[in-house]
Amino acid sequence: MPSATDHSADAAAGREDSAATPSATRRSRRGHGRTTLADVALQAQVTKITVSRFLREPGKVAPETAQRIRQALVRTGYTPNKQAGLLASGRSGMVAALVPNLSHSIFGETVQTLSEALQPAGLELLLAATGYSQAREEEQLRAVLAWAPAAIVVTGRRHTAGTMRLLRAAAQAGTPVLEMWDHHPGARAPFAQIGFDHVAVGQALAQHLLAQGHRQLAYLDSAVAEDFRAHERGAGFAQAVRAAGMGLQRLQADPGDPFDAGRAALGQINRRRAGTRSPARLVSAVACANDQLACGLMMQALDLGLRLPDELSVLGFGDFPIGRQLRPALSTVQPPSQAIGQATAHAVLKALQQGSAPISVALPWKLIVRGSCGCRTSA
Amino acid sequence: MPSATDHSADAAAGREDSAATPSATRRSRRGHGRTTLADVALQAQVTKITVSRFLREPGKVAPETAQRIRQALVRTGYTPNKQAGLLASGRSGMVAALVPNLSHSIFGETVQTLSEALQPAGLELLLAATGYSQAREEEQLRAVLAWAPAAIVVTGRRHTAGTMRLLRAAAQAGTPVLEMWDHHPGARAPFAQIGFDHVAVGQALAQHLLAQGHRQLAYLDSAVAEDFRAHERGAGFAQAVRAAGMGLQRLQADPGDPFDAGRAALGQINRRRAGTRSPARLVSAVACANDQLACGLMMQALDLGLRLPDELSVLGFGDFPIGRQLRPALSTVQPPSQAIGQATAHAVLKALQQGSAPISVALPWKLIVRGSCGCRTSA
DNA sequence: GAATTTCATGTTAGCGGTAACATTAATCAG
DNA sequence: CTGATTAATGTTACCGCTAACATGAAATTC
Repeated sequence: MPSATDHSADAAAGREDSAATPSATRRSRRGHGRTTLADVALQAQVTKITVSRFLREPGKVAPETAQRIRQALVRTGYTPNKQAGLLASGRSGMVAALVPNLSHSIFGETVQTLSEALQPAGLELLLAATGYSQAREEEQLRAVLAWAPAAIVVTGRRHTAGTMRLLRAAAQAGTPVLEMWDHHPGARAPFAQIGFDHVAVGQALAQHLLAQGHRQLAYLDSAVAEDFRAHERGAGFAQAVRAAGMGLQRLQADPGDPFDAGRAALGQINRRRAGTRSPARLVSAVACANDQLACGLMMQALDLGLRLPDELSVLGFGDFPIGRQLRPALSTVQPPSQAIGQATAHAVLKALQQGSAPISVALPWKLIVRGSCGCRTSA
Repeated sequence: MPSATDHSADAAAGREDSAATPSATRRSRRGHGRTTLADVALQAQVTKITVSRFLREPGKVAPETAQRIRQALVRTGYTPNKQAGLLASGRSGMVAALVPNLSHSIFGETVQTLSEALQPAGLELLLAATGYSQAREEEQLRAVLAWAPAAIVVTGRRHTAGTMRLLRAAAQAGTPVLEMWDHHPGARAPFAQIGFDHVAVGQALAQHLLAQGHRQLAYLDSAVAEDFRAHERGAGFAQAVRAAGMGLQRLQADPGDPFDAGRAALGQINRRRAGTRSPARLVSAVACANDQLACGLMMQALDLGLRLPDELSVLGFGDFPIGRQLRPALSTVQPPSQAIGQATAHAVLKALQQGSAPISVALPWKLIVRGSCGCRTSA
């Protein structure tokens, strides 16, 4: 046991000028044995602040001193304590991010990119999953605020009143608040928005299908009640279909495995005639809230012997890897998952440097046309 | 602007007995405007410690005082500062977890479960992705140690020497260190292990196939060089096959999209004869390092018109949702992803309560036999 | 060569909380 | 009614680190 745990409170071993030490009568009740700056300082025969300086601005200490400190650091195996450092400096070192979930979802990529882009700036990502629940989001936000995050990133722009209150208070106190994955062009937003317009995506999907001659369309919505972005895409889709005077069937996925839900949904399509007033035509194209639903639906269709896309066109959302593997391959929307993470990190850093006004960034998504949708051929 | 930002440094408004305040001459250079315990205390006409006590042990303050404090908390909109609290109490409030990655992987579920199981205990999860790189793992560990985590969770048991040194130092300093997703039965491990034996999984896969009469087998390994667990499964598989005197072909997936890699791998199988000395038989069964490879391989096989499982049996690993959707459905191994998260959380809490010796938990995995593998029928 | 600036390091006072002990009033045993 | 508990709150001294200011020596200026 060399000097690693040599945590001698004050005793200025090796130095004589210890006027400041109140000597003896000290209750050494706290401290957990980890080496601290004081230990390093003792070894290097300087004071704490010099070591602290060396760590933050190495150029500001004399070369010989630096050398001694460097040795002392190695010998003691010092690990800084961010908790203490950040408390003292008033900074925070953390960015809080609230996302619906991580496993098997598009958010994983965004989070990973965000985390990686934040790290060079010395910012850690404090992650919390809301499970697509606004109530849980508020809870998690409360918990996360206790870390005094340097910035707060939430997913989407629909929150409970309590969440909004907290966010607004944070923003007023100077903490940047960013909403990602969504971008509402109209209303001037209270916070920065980094994402894209999901209504527009829905419209684009509908328009693509309408242009191909489809006249009876369906939207298969997510089973998750609070997946607002999926609902918005559905709303955009419906609007465009109605504007074109075509028939629309709106479907709701079953809860549970979305692949299974997609399979199950096929049974709903075509069975019911869509649009009461329109002639009794069958749905020839479905847009789905996500690729998993779309894949499930396609696989069921293929299993039943339907010819795709002739008898049914399918569109997804998310550009999950599996979509490319189906035959025909799934046409889908590629959201800027990574770009969102990147842009959010950028916006966070910018906002922290110069308290700029909420920046809004609309990022481009892409409609990827593969084999699963095509011109209507069947009546 | 009511009292939320009413951050009057000391001025004992409403009280006269302020003997402790050094009055005036105070440089209010620091502080970031957030309300602190002192603000609440002032409002409630008590001292900081009483408020602090109320927050931690509400039973220990008098009912009327509690009432006043409660009001003051609401009025000021107080949010505690964990940084400060934890520093003062010497606890940490964080558990660090290092995982290979999050997006589209089995670790997402483990992480989510772990996080949820830790929260009731007031522990936040500090997450870092290593990207399946040992070097990066060491970096991330260093960064994460600066938060003085209450416990450290790493994935797997293969680490760089530097990582091991850091982990051992942490363990010696009393910080529980846990390795998850792996469990090596033989050697007594330096740290707690919570997972399962991947070699055994490989053996079981081989044995299952051998029992079905397959005599030429292949293992399609992951393209990720540092996915040690996949390699171990391969080693177990190989061992069992050789022990049975049957032929083995070992394949390496191409880097990039694992579905594509799986498709590409099919071309390698059957083309080469496996095992130089064995009679020139063709491979009739493949075990894959993960479900994605397996699905890719299966889809390619189906596209080429092979009859599965008659002409080729396929096994995966991971039990990804997509596997159930293929026809035939993919036989695979269901790893205890969530159980690992749960058990790890449990072990962390237990170790924190009573500094118990490293607990090792071997969790059960399950071979899920679906349609993609069957008795050998072709020569 | 005295005054000024720069450089390197030190001193003091916190950041916002909490542990440990101290104090005071109220309750209790005998 | 007195001494011993108990209950409720307060005081002091930190946790480990850094901001701001202070100091003293060397380098620079005029």
